[in-house]
Amino acid sequence: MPKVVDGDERRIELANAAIRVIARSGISAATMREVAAEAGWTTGGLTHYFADKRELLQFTLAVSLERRRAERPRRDTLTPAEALRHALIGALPIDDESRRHWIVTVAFCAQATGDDELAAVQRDAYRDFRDDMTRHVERAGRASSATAQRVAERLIAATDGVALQALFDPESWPPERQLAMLDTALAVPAEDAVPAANR
Amino acid sequence: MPKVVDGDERRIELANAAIRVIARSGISAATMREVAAEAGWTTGGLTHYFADKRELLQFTLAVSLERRRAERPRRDTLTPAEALRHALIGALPIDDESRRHWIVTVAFCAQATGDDELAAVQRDAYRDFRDDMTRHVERAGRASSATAQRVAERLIAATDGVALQALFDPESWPPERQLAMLDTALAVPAEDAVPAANR
Amino acid sequence: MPKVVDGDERRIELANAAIRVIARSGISAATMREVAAEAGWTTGGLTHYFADKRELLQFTLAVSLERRRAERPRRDTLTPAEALRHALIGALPIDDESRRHWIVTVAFCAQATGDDELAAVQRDAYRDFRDDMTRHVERAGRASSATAQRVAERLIAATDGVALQALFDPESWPPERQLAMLDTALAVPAEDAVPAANR
Amino acid sequence: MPKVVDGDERRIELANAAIRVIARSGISAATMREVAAEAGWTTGGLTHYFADKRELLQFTLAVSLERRRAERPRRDTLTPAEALRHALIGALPIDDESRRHWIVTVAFCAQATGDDELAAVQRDAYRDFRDDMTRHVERAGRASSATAQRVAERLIAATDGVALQALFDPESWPPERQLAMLDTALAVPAEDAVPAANR
DNA sequence: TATGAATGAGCATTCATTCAT
DNA sequence: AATGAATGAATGCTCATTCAT
Repeated sequence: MPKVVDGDERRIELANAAIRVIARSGISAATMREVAAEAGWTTGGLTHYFADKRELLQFTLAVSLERRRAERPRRDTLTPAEALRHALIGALPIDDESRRHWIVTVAFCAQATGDDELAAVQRDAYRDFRDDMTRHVERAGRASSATAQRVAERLIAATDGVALQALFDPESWPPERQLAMLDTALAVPAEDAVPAANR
Repeated sequence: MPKVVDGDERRIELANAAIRVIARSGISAATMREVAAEAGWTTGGLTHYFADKRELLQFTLAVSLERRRAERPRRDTLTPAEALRHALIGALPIDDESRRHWIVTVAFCAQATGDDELAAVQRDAYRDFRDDMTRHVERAGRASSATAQRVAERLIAATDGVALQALFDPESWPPERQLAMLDTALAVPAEDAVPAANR
Repeated sequence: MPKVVDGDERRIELANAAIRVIARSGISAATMREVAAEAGWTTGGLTHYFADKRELLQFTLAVSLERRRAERPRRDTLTPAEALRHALIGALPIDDESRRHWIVTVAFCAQATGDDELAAVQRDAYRDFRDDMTRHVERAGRASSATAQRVAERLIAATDGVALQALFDPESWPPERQLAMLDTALAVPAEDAVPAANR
Repeated sequence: MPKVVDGDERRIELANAAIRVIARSGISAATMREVAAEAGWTTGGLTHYFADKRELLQFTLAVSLERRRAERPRRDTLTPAEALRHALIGALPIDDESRRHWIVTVAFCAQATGDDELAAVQRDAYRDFRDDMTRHVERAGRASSATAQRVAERLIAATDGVALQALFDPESWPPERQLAMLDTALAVPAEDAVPAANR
């Protein structure tokens, strides 16, 4: 009997190694050699789990995105308003884990230029995230179902915009400031409530 | 930031070729060969103007950033409110030029992971942009000098956040929607805004 | 030449898989993986029957040659002239089986360049074939024992020469043309042939 | 001014290196590294002249075939009968050069299994050779134009068949024996002259 | 100044082989 | 006996870089 290996587990293990390399040195440093070494493997070993580099990168992106999605159930026990805020906080680079996620996201966003398949995966993940946020907005009673998506998009924009600034200039954007900005965005009365004159 | 002086013209020409290549096929496709070919040159020719590839990329980033800065004087003839809005519009990927700028910006943001010098250039450019926006916010009377920077950051976040979503999902974000979101952000009254009558 | 004994059956099974792969895609495609897959095995399994790839190839050549030899007993019931003709026909690529044999033979002839052991096996097989043909020539009364080998070599040349042309240009050499050429070669009276009346 | 290099000359130089490697160690040994080393080059240098390995091999085959064709003009000054014999001698592995050509030919014949383009080139070269031989047969008055091709094919077969045996068993086939066999083949009266009863 | 030939390190990938199970 | 995971040395190829011209 050969050693029984859980293929998916190894794939995830390797994808995590790739994520660490990308977060540390950029996606151009994520060579097969480097990823294998990071995982404590030899190059040839990767081919058991990934046909080629593109497959490794694609799976790595999928793992990175899935890890974000996995946070969602944790919001089930929160109040709608708390859940909304928690979901937005998850999109801010306020700790190593979320910071790494953002670096990886930007890396793949850059990589997607000229790789339609990668771009499609990212677009779908964005839409899924947007729809989830829309749900939270609705549940929190911040907007009617008619305008919930627009409100969600506005909150995503406020959050992603802060995240991007924090990526460019981490020193200026300690976690507290990011959270403060998030709360400012949440403090803005829901669109539906804004007087018609101001729209 | 590079100054356009005699002799630098060739460097700018090459940097523009690099920008086109990056926007078209990603930064990994921006090889010396490809950039030289895009510019109608031979590889060897590059070495007269750039010591190595890093220098080419660094200069390319500088040119890309400078091109944005060059738009600022055009705002001098506008009213403060118009100037503010124009500055923010400039940060939205609503046409080929600004779209290309965003792709290049994200590409360099990814490249900056593991390249501190590149990261520093981007951070400084961000701060310069933020300060310029702060000035516009102040002039437009949207905030006191004490809170202007925070308001500027909020507007930048709203804009960059929309831009990022538009990059991930261009189909969902035609120019009109982006502009609508920008105007929504501008419609939100700043906490300590100067009364509308004074605007 | 391998003897088919119990336990060798697996080796022959694998060699036949190798023959199919070589005939289909060339000897460079005959990797351990590919041969194992063709036989419905796993790579590791090969090592129980072949120490390494060279051994597999060497055995494959032996099997290929042995399969030709195995046709000889079928000629025992024929008249000497028929047996001679049958032996020569066996060397023409006129059906899938013989065509495959030629492709494999040429593949190993190419492989033998730089592999003396392989070359020796092929040389011995050639000599064995030549001697068998010489016997047929003698029995058919086409030459005295003194000149039989030379006649056999001439007939082998005529046949192999047609076979090679048929390999280069199958369209120009349908089975009928090959057989016609063979019969032309057989129609040439040997210098010292026994009179036709005695055949 | 860069060093002016005759591209075709270099390509031929490299193809000759490839021919030497193939003749010495087989086509599987004709790696880019090995061919480059044989030519006294580095690997990267090959890419200036050949897009990839297939192009190198294809060009190498073309050079090998062309070298044979280049011998034809030398037959212009010979009598038709001498020219015919000379053309056939050219197809026998009686010296290092022609021996090398045969090894390379067989190598490419093996390589052509699974490479239709290579196979097509070889088929065309064969047809060209056959047509040239047909012309020689006609001029030598050995057959009417109606049967010349068949006679040429018979002579090619006799020659190639000897060549193949000489490749399998060089010791048994010194140049003298090969030439003797060729003359035996030429001694056979032309097909047109063979009595109808023997056909 | 400008060329493009030439270099050689590095890349993704393939492969024969080994070995714990 | 048989598996297939794992190895690491090739391989074809790309690339930044150098340099004679």
